[in-house]
Amino acid sequence: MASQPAFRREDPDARRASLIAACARVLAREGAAGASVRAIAAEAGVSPGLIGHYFGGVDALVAASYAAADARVTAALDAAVAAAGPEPRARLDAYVSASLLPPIADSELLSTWIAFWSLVRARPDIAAQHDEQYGRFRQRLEALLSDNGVPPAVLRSTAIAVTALVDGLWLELCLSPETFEAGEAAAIARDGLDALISTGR
Amino acid sequence: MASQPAFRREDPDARRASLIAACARVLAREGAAGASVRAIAAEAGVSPGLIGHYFGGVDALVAASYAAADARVTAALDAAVAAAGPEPRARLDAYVSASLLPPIADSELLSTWIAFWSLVRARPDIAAQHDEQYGRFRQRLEALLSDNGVPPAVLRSTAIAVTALVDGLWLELCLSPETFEAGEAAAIARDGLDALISTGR
DNA sequence: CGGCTTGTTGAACGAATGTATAACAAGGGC
DNA sequence: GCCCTTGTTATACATTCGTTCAACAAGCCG
Repeated sequence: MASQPAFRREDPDARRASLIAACARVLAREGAAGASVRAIAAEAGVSPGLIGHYFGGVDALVAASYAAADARVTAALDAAVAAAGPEPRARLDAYVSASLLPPIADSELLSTWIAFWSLVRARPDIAAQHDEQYGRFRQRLEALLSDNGVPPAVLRSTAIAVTALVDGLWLELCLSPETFEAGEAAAIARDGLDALISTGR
Repeated sequence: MASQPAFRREDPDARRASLIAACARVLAREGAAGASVRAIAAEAGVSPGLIGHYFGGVDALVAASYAAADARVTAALDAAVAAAGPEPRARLDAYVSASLLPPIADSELLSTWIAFWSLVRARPDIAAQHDEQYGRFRQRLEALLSDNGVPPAVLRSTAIAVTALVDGLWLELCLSPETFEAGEAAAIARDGLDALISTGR
């Protein structure tokens, strides 16, 4: 009886994605403290050495998990905007509302975010990654705001304010889902957006 | 020649406070990953066993550090409000502005916050502590908003929105102080507050 | 001044960590 | 069908971790 293969040779990119997914699962289940090389490798059904092979360390793997999660968030937001049709205000509303609904307002996603944040202060390269991704998020929002008639003079500050509002709601919603439900958060965000963009008139 | 005492016997509360301060310093310098029992004890100039003696574990010490930091924040906010005089709008402005100025908008403070957040998901008791402190923060804001004529029907949602705005600005300001300066953040918060509380009219 | 309480130490323990490396085997190329 | 590349494993190693505990001494009380 032929013994089944001891392991499978995976495509490097697929393997990387698998490790990133396992890292996110461990972070969600045990928090940043439990995200050791061994725990993630076990979660992925893989030898501990592989993480060092592909990423060199847990920090880089967490950063990659954050980047992957950010890409998924961006894709979800773009899809929501695209589904909203051509009307500028509907597109902006969709962008903001989608940020506070699944799969973005996901308590497990927060674990990845927090693990990443905990690296920002000590690691300049990770701080740079954060700044870049935050900048892209705000830039996308600035375009949507501009389409809604927000004048260029207050475009930056309005985008910062709306981003802060959405981020603050998202954070609290993920930290304690019992405090208020997703629908209420989305409603508050919509009303808040209403108020913030009508200031310049 | 009399050898100087090997150690000093401290008042339990003073010792606890000293350990909490050392914990905050280590968190600020090395992040949540470097906050080990030994590192904190060395920072406090104390034997590792003392942390177990007083707190039982690092988690409880982090939670105590968070509670202590929250108490300092609350005191600073109350002082800012008291210094603003009797005018309701001035008091509200002071409350919001102070949240985005030193010593509250402190990059080192964020380290304690993040370390605490990273425990919320895995530990129900710490989640409860978070909910309670967040609730007190919002309740204080609701009182100030009520004094400014915000009708009871939208008091809760307005407080949530303003809290989210301030939290989001505070978080981003601490995460990357280079992105925008504290003065700009305070100005955005003031304008945003303006917009959010004039919605109900 | 002597005894007693207890805050504090320092070392010791096993468990868990990250990293490095030699051996292995899967799967494609010749 | 064999070889060769390299993805993968498993082990070994030195650290570092949290916890425990017996011994110590600082300072109060009588």
